Amino acid sequence: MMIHVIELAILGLLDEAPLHGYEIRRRLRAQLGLVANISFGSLYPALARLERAGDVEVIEGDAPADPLPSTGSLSGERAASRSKRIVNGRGRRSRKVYALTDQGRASFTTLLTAPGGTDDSRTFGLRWSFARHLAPTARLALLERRRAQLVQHLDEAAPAPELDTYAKSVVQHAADGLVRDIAWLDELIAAERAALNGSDTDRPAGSPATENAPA
Amino acid sequence: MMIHVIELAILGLLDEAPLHGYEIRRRLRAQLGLVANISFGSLYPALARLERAGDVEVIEGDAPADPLPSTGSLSGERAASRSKRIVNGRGRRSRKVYALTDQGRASFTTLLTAPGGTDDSRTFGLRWSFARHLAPTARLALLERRRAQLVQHLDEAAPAPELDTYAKSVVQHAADGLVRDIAWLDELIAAERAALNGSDTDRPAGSPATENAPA
DNA sequence: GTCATCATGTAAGCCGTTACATGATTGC
DNA sequence: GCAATCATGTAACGGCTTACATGATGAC
Repeated sequence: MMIHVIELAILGLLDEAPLHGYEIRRRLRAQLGLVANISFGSLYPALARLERAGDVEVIEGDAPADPLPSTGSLSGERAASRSKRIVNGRGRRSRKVYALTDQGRASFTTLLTAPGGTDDSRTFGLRWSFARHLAPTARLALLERRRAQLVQHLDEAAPAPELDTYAKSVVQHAADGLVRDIAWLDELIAAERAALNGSDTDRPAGSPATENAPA
Repeated sequence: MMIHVIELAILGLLDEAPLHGYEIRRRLRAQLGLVANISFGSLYPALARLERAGDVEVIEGDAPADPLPSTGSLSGERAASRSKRIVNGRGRRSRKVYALTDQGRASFTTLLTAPGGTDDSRTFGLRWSFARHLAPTARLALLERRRAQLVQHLDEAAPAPELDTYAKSVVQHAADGLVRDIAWLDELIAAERAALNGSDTDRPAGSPATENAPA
């Protein structure tokens, strides 16, 4: 049930196309480098967890060196497997290509919407990156939840009593950052609301599921 | 040798006045709430570590049940210490007031200047909060080190290829944040340089250790 | 007499990292 | 043959949080 930012990222990427671990990391770094940056030590165990949980499955990966080579001619098999591999255009080491299962797609949506405990900036950033998978109302709910958090965070910061110049500058800068984040969220909220209203009058006819209310 | 953000914070606070654990946390939350926010589960073990290392010492706290009560009349001492406590105006539970040792003061300066591995935003924020304890050149070095890091971080972020609106907005916002942080550092650097130049002509005479070059 | 607050501490656990171990393939 | 890159995984540890255990004291 844990939130596991990593798993959210993995499911999100796999929702577009099946990928192997190495490539998942590559894309995360290339595309969301400023938002999410994970290491192999987290990635592979996470993939294993997701597979055990039934959220993803291995759909490809050219025979990973049979652990039980029946009887004889070990070196023969070895030689054969080494001579030619070329599986996916280029033959690297046997790679395990993972794909989302139907359950995984469901889990992803759940994770994305879920009230899931800690809603820190990393989690939010990742969630918002995948916001296109959410219903418009769910998007708005997410934004407003985050906004409320930041506002509270800002309120809790006392106006700094007797700090020296240096400490004050740090606190002030942090506060400015919060204000800026809130302003950003306000923009996003406005845009989402506009889109919602626009589609109310403008929309052709095809929106089957309007999802539940944003509280 | 570990960096231990917490220990830096503790040493920094104790450098101003001796305090007990509870109060250390209270001040950190009140003053640097946006920068540092630690829990008791981290604080007390950290204090214990620092005491073992000889960086801090207990200077007050009404007889915490002598581990070696010489010989007799144990219950007598106990009763005496329980009957009336009132130590610091208000008598709460026996509190252990910690103070920096000379070694602790040295450790603090080391931690503050040290190239110490991870220089994330939290560490930097805390260091800068205590920047008044640094020599002007060390302050400049700290700022420029941090700036270089942020610039590198920003460079590593590719201009985002084929992301959708939502993902792009997150990445862009993160990048904007970086740019803003760099601009902030630039202000601080300018201010420090101005102060340095000013004091070059203006300074009385008393700066014994000019520290090493900022490279 | 019991509740809130002040005060100190321990234990368990989470989430992530670095470092290590292994191995295939390509290019020099 | 050797290094670099691609690829997967394990082990150890680090830092921090939550939850728990304990206890004093003042206020109601």
